[in-house]
Amino acid sequence: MNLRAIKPPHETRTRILDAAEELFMQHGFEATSMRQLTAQAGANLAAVNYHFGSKDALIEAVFRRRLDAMNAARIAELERMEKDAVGRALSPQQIIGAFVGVSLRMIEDSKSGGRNFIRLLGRTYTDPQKPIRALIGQLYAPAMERFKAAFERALPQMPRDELIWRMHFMFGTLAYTLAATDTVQLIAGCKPEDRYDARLLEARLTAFLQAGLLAPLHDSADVKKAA
Amino acid sequence: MNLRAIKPPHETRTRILDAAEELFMQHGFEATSMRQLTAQAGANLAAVNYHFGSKDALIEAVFRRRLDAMNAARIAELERMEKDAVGRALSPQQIIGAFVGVSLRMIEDSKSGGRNFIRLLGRTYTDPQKPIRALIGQLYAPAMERFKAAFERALPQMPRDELIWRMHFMFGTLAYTLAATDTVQLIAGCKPEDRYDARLLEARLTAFLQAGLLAPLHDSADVKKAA
DNA sequence: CTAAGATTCAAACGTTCGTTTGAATCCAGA
DNA sequence: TCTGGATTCAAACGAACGTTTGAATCTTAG
Repeated sequence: MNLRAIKPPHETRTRILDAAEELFMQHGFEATSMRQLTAQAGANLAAVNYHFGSKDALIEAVFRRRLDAMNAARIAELERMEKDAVGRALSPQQIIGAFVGVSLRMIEDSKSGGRNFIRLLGRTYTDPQKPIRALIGQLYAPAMERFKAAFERALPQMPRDELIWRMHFMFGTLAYTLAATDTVQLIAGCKPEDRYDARLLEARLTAFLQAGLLAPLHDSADVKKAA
Repeated sequence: MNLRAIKPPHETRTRILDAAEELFMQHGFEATSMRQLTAQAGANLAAVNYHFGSKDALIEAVFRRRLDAMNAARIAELERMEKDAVGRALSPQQIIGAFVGVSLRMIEDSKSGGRNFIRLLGRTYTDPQKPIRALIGQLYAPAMERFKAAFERALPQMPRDELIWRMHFMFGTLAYTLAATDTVQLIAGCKPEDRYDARLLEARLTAFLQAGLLAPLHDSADVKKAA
């Protein structure tokens, strides 16, 4: 009763997911204890096992809560564009924008905790735990298939294996950019406040990715023939 | 005596570092226990604390063993190029090649365990633990300063903040490419055996990075003016 | 050969971890 | 108001963690 007034208005399940998002982002999965997590969520230690079953199941729930919706939004934006361009192929820039825009827009809303999730997600692509990577890959699979098909339609002259590699590079750039916000400052002189202007960041990132995707082929083709 | 025949010929210190490199890469720092690590190294449980002082100090030693030499090699290759091109500015491709070549060449030598280290390193750039990121940043600082200066000389017309962002993107692409070897297969149809042809990978990656670095400026500049 | 330092060893230390338990409490429907 | 399922709670569980200890065992120089 008097305690209820202190607790945020969310349900316990939601408060746990929010706390997990923040603490997993700050300290990683292993380094975040259930005692720390439930304390931050204002819940009892046993609440996680009651509501989710185990810590691993909580980790999975953290990703399922946001990732399905994110990739659905990506596909929806892609299909909206394809409907607008009746028959005509989309430009690479449009496709790139549909993919990165969803992530970068989520950084801006610091209110819903989406930023925490984006940074956590960017790091988890290379998580050492195989089950976690498998889950991420599974949740991404539908969107990845869809975007690969869109790129193939936009770039019919590009060899398939080359396209896959360039999509791989593009995805890596995005993942690192999302994860490295507030992390290691490898290059001195980088103004951190710049990182949170999502519009400017999106323009910079899109220009970089588009140029990389459309890079001339001959260099790698030479090596391929020589090998 | 009879045990000595079983143990690898390395000293205990080296065997521990090798085992740490492999297990940290496979499972991460927190998920690797000292018992597991010393067992793989063929050493006693207390050996880590005897030779390194603590688990954290071992992690630091793992990175110091390779990273200083790697960045020294990068700087040496850059200075050799600059000596060859007497006064003339280096091409962006040359500078990129000097940076990524050292990493990618290390993937090939599966004998010395360098591949384990490269993949571990790629993931650690975004490690949640702040001291670890700080160590990585400190070990990279001299090389980063040097390469930033080289890019500024090669691209005098590019705004400084734009260059820093593009270096950031390039570094992210490399980090993810190194870390994601054998990890999540987000894009179906990617042949894993391709990933170990370092020459082909280097050509592909360099072409992508060079194009991104030299991407036209106007898109981001427009947004900048509008903001 | 022997003394002394370096290294290895089995054992145990105290702490923290994720999880389980069973009683207490809340809360809607009859 | 009473009841039964859902939820919360304090307490404890066994296991695993990083580290420490002190004796045993190598290694080497005099």
